[in-house]
Amino acid sequence: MKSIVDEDIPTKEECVSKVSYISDALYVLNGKWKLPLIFTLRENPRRFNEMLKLIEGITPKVLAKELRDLELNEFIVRKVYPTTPVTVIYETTAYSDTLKNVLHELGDWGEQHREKIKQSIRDKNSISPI
Amino acid sequence: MKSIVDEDIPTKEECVSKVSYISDALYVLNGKWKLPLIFTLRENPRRFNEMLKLIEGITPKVLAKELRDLELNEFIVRKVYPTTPVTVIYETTAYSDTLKNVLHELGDWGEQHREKIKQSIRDKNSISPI
DNA sequence: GATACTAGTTACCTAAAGGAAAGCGGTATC
DNA sequence: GATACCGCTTTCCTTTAGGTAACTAGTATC
Repeated sequence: MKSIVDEDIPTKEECVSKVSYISDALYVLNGKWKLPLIFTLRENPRRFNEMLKLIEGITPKVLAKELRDLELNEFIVRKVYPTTPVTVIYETTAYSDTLKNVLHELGDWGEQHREKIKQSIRDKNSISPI
Repeated sequence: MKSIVDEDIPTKEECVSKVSYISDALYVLNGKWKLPLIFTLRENPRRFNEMLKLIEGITPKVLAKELRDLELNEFIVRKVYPTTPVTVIYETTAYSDTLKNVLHELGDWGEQHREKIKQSIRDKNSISPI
């Protein structure tokens, strides 16, 4: 009694579990900074003060907390080099590489979204009030 | 003086702008509920109380606020049918379809992440304290 | 008149996110 | 001794997210 079409339509249970996978992902990746930090460190391992300058708007307190969280969740490692003054380099783990596609899709979407917003601002302005 | 390798390495400016695209995306998609709601409504348009039951843990206040935000950002439309009692159906717009890949990648990642967490709990338990 | 269904709203509260500004311990340099 | 750099921490504060519980208006049914 099962048609071919039925096979392609996810069951209610499948949808609910897919939603919970998305929720699981959001639970560890939540907030304003985690994905931008992972993206940045995947490009290049960085020192603390280097990131403070590079990541627009982040403060030392917030950066320290986010890096701690990311280390706990095994997205990054903290490497201390006994130079003077001490050098601490943060770099991503192999587990961060599993986020490659997510980061890529999110970046692409953000780019086109910014274009859409810009366009809608232009549209608003062209309807000039008399 | 530019080598072939240089061409493949994104410039610092390119990275900074990609980071800001990701931040732009997070700005509209932030929080615990927006992506799960978009995913759910993309599967099937739903009524308010229907979603209250379907989306685990959401309360009417939070649901109403999230739906308002999503409507403002043109991810969903709110359709009112003059039945008795009134029926309000929320459905996604074509713009939500642009999130298809993001949702897919995030769902996949969340699924394997849950597996990883489960595994690490199993690993912890197998190191049994005497 | 009581109850139930619709789609929410209202008031109150807690916890977490996030920001501003200053400070700290260590070392090195002027 | 003063200043500077590094990698943070501390304190204080505001904002936002999110949750609890009760309640509302409109209509219909028992």
